[in-house]
Amino acid sequence: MGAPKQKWTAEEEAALKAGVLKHGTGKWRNILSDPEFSSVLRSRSNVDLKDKWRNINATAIWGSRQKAKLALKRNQLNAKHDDNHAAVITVPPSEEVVDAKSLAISSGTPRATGLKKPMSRLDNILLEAITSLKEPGGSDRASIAVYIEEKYAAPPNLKKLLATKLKLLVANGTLIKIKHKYRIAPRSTVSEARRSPLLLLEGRQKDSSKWDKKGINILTKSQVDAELSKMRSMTAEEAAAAAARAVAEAEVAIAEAEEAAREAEAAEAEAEAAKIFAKAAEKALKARMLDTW
DNA sequence: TTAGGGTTACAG
DNA sequence: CTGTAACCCTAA
Repeated sequence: MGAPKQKWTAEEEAALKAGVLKHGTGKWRNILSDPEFSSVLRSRSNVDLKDKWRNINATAIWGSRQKAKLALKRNQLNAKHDDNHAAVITVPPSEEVVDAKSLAISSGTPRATGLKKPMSRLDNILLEAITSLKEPGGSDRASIAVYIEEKYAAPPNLKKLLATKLKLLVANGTLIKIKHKYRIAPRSTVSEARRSPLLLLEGRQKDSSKWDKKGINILTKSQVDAELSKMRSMTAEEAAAAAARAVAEAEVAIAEAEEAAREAEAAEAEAEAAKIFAKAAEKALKARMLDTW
């Protein structure tokens, strides 16, 4: 592991993660302009931020860039040298390249837009299950699982997959969760869809994944305070909207991270930052409510 | 200004 | 010597 010149501190790294989480991937000028982030990242340029973010995502995955690139170079060199005796090599490197690329895409830029809807196969099956079951108050996980198991070939990890998917769909407002039961979200009421992530966040305190392995929480505390102070200067409506939006985004990020955790542990950092920010948002929202109401 | 390729400095 | 992280250069 590495050797630095001007090594990034945990503070700077945390600030970068929080900045990307809030402003989106690639808004480095914006992140740097943010009053609170700029204090920590004062000595870093936008290019530095970009490079650091690249390094974080790259090394978190399968040694992405240089390895893939070096692999390619090696392949080409080998091919040039060996071209007569073909069939020997050239197999493993292509796999490496493909892996790196797909993973890079999966954890690349989609954070900025906030709402994205690929609507995978499982999503459709899930919605079909709920609608077909027609249970009055919605269906719980077990019923949905049973329905899917009976009607489709059930993968062994269906349960876990289902839980993740449900959480994701609730987070982005497709589903509404009420008392362990899931129902299709009515398109008319936006407020309910916006409230559900908050409720979900309230009820979720298990959190099996890793807590701070590094000094992330230490420095992010300052980030939390910063967000809090920033939100106090907002109006109640602004704070509530910002908090709800932040929590929803964080919820999606967390769900995505958990979903991706099986194959790549890359999104962990984002999930960590998302959790921090969600906490800050929730805290700010509550504080605001207590102050004003 | 940003995304990438490329280079340099340093740890293992 | 090799791999990695910070740094540099340049096209879009």
